[in-house]
Amino acid sequence: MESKQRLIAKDLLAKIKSGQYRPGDLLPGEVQLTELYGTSRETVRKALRHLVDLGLIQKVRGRGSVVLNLDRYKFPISGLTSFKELNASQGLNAETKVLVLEERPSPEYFMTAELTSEPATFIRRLRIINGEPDVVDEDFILKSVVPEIPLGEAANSLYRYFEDDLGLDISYATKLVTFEKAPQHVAKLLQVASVAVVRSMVYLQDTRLFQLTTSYHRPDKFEFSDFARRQKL
Amino acid sequence: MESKQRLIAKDLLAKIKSGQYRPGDLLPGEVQLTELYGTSRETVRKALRHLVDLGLIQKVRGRGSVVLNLDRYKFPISGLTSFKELNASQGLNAETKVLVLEERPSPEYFMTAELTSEPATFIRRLRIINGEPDVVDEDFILKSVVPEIPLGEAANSLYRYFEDDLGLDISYATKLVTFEKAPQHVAKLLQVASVAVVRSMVYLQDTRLFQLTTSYHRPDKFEFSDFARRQKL
DNA sequence: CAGTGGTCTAGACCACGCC
DNA sequence: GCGTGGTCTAGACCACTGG
Repeated sequence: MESKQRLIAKDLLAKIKSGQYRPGDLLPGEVQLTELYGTSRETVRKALRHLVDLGLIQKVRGRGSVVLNLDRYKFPISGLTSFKELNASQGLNAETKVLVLEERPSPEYFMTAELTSEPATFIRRLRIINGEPDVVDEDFILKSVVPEIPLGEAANSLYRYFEDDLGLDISYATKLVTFEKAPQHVAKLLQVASVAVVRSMVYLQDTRLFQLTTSYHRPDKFEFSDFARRQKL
Repeated sequence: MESKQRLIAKDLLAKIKSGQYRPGDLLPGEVQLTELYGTSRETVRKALRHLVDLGLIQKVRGRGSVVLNLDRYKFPISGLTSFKELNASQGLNAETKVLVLEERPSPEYFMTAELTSEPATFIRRLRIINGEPDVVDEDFILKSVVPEIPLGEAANSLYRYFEDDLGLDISYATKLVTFEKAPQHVAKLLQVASVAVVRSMVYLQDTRLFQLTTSYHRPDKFEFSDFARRQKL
């Protein structure tokens, strides 16, 4: 069951993507959208709220909802998108090699105060883009959430597997970007001495931690983009 | 005039910060909050929405609103916070040196398609943390928005000046993090060959672009942290 | 001034988690 | 079953922008 607010948001998104509404344009007013979709105004507003969250529009009092520039973002808006999705949206010629897939307890160094090591599936993957090794991903998927991972899925998009096949509701993540000397095995794979490192902790909708990732990137190819709204309270 | 939803959000935020509600705890139910604050439920929900946006709570259907871990973030949640605010929240011993403050057109390389060079105030500042030069900030503040910047304010927090004194409504930004060879003058100031670079475009609530920043960081000290929610539509 | 978005209300029904 | 959050409604008044 899709909610009305989601349907409206999707429809507007499609119209923005198709160029029916272009950057700088104003969307129809909220009252007008109300008539267009046959819903109450609060429902329309919730739909628009989704687009605001996506960084697609900006609401201006007394003027309207302004469509923002899309093409600024080569990379995903706030990086919770998976590697496969990235390729699709960027049209890169990419390949994934699974180097390791085994049972291994999650590392201590990832853990904060109350978290301790837990049984997990460890996956090391090499991402090859346009024929060049660019990224090494090391994932720990907690067994308490996903007991088993088929090898075939690891070569594909893990997120697709988790969400579509297992019905997991991946909800939020914390990320930390740093620049470090490459560990030996990474240095060998990527042929560089230093790497950009992205460490993530990914959580489900019910607040369960389920994935710990360390992602090593060739620094000369690395880009991390972010869309941020100023939080005032 | 503070809206009810903002007051409620602030109050809950204070209670979370003070430890009255701790990570893992559930906030009172929405109906209960309704009675507590004497408002309708939708208003309570809007307040909670703000806390969700901040990454402070996670709502779980059938269970309640769970308070999330705060202390994961040494750096601000989604980096639209200014340097001075950072210090305050992290208790660092920091100092700012204004190296340059002059009129200078905004650079071309920052511009996308329809944007061209515009008159701006250029500010170069050196950030010294615990006695060590760590960051070089280069800002272009568009004159169309802020015609003049007092030298004294540049040494302070520009954001405080813009928001409190000028009443500007800073709303959102796009950021791009990369690792690069340091430009000569930066290499000299920070005494390193490579730097972490954060480029930002900052916009006002009415969608006017007003600030372009390039921020060079010592790579060994650099950390960029992000809280991201998975965007499903 | 008319039109825009921002806030708020007092209901209602539904979907889900937990006991 | 009960309590939770998710969705939705049909009004209302306010604050701001624009011409």
